[in-house]
Amino acid sequence: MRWNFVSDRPIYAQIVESMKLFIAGGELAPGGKVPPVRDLAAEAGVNPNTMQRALAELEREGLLRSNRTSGRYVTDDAAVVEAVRLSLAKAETVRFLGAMEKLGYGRADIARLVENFKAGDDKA
Amino acid sequence: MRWNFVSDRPIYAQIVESMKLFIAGGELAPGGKVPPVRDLAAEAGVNPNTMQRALAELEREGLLRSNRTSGRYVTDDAAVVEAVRLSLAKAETVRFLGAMEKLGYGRADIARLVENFKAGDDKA
Amino acid sequence: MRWNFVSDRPIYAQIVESMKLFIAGGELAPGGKVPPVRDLAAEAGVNPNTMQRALAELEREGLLRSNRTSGRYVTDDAAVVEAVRLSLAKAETVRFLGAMEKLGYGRADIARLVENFKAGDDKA
Amino acid sequence: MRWNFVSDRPIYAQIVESMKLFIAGGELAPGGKVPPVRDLAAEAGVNPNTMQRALAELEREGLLRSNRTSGRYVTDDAAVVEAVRLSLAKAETVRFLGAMEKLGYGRADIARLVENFKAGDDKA
DNA sequence: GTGGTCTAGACCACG
DNA sequence: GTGGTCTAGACCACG
Repeated sequence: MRWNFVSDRPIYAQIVESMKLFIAGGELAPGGKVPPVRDLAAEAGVNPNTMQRALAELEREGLLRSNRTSGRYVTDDAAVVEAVRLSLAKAETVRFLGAMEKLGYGRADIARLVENFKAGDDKA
Repeated sequence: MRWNFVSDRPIYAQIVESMKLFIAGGELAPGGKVPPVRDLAAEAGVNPNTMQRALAELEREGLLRSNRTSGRYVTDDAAVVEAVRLSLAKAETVRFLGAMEKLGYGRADIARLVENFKAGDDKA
Repeated sequence: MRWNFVSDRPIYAQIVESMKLFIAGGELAPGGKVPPVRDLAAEAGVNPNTMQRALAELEREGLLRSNRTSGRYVTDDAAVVEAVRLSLAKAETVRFLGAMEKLGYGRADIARLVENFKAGDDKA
Repeated sequence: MRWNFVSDRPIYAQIVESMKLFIAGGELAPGGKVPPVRDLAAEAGVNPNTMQRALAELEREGLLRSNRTSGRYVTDDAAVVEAVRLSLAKAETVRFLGAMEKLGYGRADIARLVENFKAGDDKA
């Protein structure tokens, strides 16, 4: 799991967003064990409390469960995971199309651009 | 100009972002006059100080100029505007493709999805 | 507002419960201003973060709103307040009757007991 | 014996409370044998250590006795059991009346409500 | 060891 | 001034 934070949004909110991508994308498998809070915090370079807050939010949303002593687990409800996947994909698409259209790109332009976007370009 | 703010990012940062889209997309024409701070603030529903701070940031980045006497103007340097346009488009595309790929969508899937995305879908 | 905490439940959870009673009972009027976090924390004798956490939870549940700079307010949606009032009353009644019946009291006994319970007894 | 635990209080404290209700309500008869710790733990779905801790607390309070050889027994001192029964009933009543009065219910309202509360209502 | 709570204290955005 | 975030560090329940 890779963590990249921007400075103008709360870190815990960015963690929530990233974790949703990890779960919806299957990088954290349904029913699978989530690393301990302290480990995740160290990996992400944040305070354990901050990580804890993000995970608590994900629990509230039903994406994680915690067993007080044995650790945290990804929900094993595939329908929930799939719903999140679709919802994230839709949100990303709406956002992207909205911005691109404001910038003067039409649907066909965008589709072409997307298809031809080189992996190497991903770094800027 | 439409303003939609989320609560988890500084408002001035969101204004900067929106204004860049307005300028790069031509909604604020190169060399054109920018409405007075007070008007923009009223329109966006924010404190004039907050709007002022955002405009100052845009000046620092060379997208706006201010004339002590006659107000603020969008830069008339078309190259600057175009550079911003391309940079925003690229940033949006990188972000979008990165997220979608994490969610399991391939390039072809995405291109198809983009082309067929109905305007009506934008609201859910 | 009086604050009495027991040691075997999280303080923030007890604050949430108390605040619900204050709001549902009208001690905090609908639409009314909530004292600043720091004041409430001092009054309750807890850390501001703990009070903040409780208030955030009440916001999530729609009982409070916060205006970043002007403070926090009780919801002015009377229906929400009334729903909470009824829900709390029902929960308390279910809990009470369940315990009393386990202790061997019948409905009529309980009703009599409730009606004759002296205010002075409230202190033990 | 039915066990229902909430997650925001220590389990051992909830066991102590439940056992008191069982004893005061006669579900565990005075002088009667208490099932082995392992059985109780299995029934309640908790770790034997946790159950053990709760039972030790009840011994300290004089509600249980243990015989090294023959196991644990409920106290056969009827006065002790009766005192607990009255104390629990009073505590529940004080709590209930306090909450209901905060919610705007008068004594007569409450008595009526208690008498007419249908068993079926217990589930919502 | 693991999740969870709490405090003390610093700092930020906005007005 | 007001809400909000974050860190460092301590302590607790349960296993």
